[in-house]
Amino acid sequence: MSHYTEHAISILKAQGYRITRPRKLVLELLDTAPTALSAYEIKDALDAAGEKVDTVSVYRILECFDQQGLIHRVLSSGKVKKCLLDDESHCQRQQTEHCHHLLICQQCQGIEEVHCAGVDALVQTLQSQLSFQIKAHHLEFTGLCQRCQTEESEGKD
Amino acid sequence: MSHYTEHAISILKAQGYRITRPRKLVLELLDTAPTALSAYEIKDALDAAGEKVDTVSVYRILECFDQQGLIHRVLSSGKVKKCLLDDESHCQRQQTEHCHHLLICQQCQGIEEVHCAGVDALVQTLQSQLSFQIKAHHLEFTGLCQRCQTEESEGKD
DNA sequence: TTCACTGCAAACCTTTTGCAATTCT
DNA sequence: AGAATTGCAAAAGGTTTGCAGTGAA
Repeated sequence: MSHYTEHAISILKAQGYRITRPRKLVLELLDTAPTALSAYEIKDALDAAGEKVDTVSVYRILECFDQQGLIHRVLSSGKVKKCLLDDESHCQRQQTEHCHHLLICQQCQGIEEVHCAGVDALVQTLQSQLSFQIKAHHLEFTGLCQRCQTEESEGKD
Repeated sequence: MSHYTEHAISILKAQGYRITRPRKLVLELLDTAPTALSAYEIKDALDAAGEKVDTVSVYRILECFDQQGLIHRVLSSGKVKKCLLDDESHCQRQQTEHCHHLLICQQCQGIEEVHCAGVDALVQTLQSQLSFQIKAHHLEFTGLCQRCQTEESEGKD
């Protein structure tokens, strides 16, 4: 069992959630998914793997995972991706603000998570200039991942 | 007719679009709307004003406006808001990147647009550290607008 | 007059709700 | 055993598609 799945399970247990078969299946799928997935895509992927999980359950499971900070929700698509769980800082981040800086490849839909240091300073500066009280921010970059850049410059077919 | 509506119409005309009654109605509604609106909300608002416009048409109109950079799409809700049309820079912005920094009040759902200077520098710095090629970014802040802050500290009912 | 655009009907996809059956602990 | 969770059925909500009719240029 991967670190992600293992850690997610320990968080769920600590919060009093039950570790059910569908929850484990979704965790394992999210762990290996290279891109973000919608509830439907998760259902289909599990079906394809011969595992029957109802779509409604997927929705409810994702809601639970979201609340526990185990997944990201990509704003631009509504799909979800596993959140890199950083043992020490996970709980604090969850309380103040979830890590929300995503690189989304417009070609292959792959998603990388970045911890972009300057953002906090930027938010503070901006906050000092505004009467609006900032509580959270969401930052998403779209563009081309390394692989798709090289493919674009090579394969002109 | 407001500056926004006027300017939007001139852009549409320049692109060869027809200035129809439904398009004008949607423009005028967006111009005065204090918050972002969904296609359904636009339809309902027009109905309430005694103007019949089909929901399907609203969808198609918004798609057109979006392509022409006349509106913002709020990622976190999918709703749309008029984009401040800045005469000189509108065309360039549209080509490179649309202004996408929004302050969203979680209480009243009001939306303000900010031109947050530091972001461009931040993006450049980030770009220099990544192999990912950034083409656009979306930045949304959630929190409390000035009005809702004071209401929260006063009215404890 | 002509073609873009709208309105209507219907289909489609996504998400939510209620309740009985299941299954973790 | 007991409560949380799932699966099923059904409804509700949002968005898209095709086509005939309308109206802006």
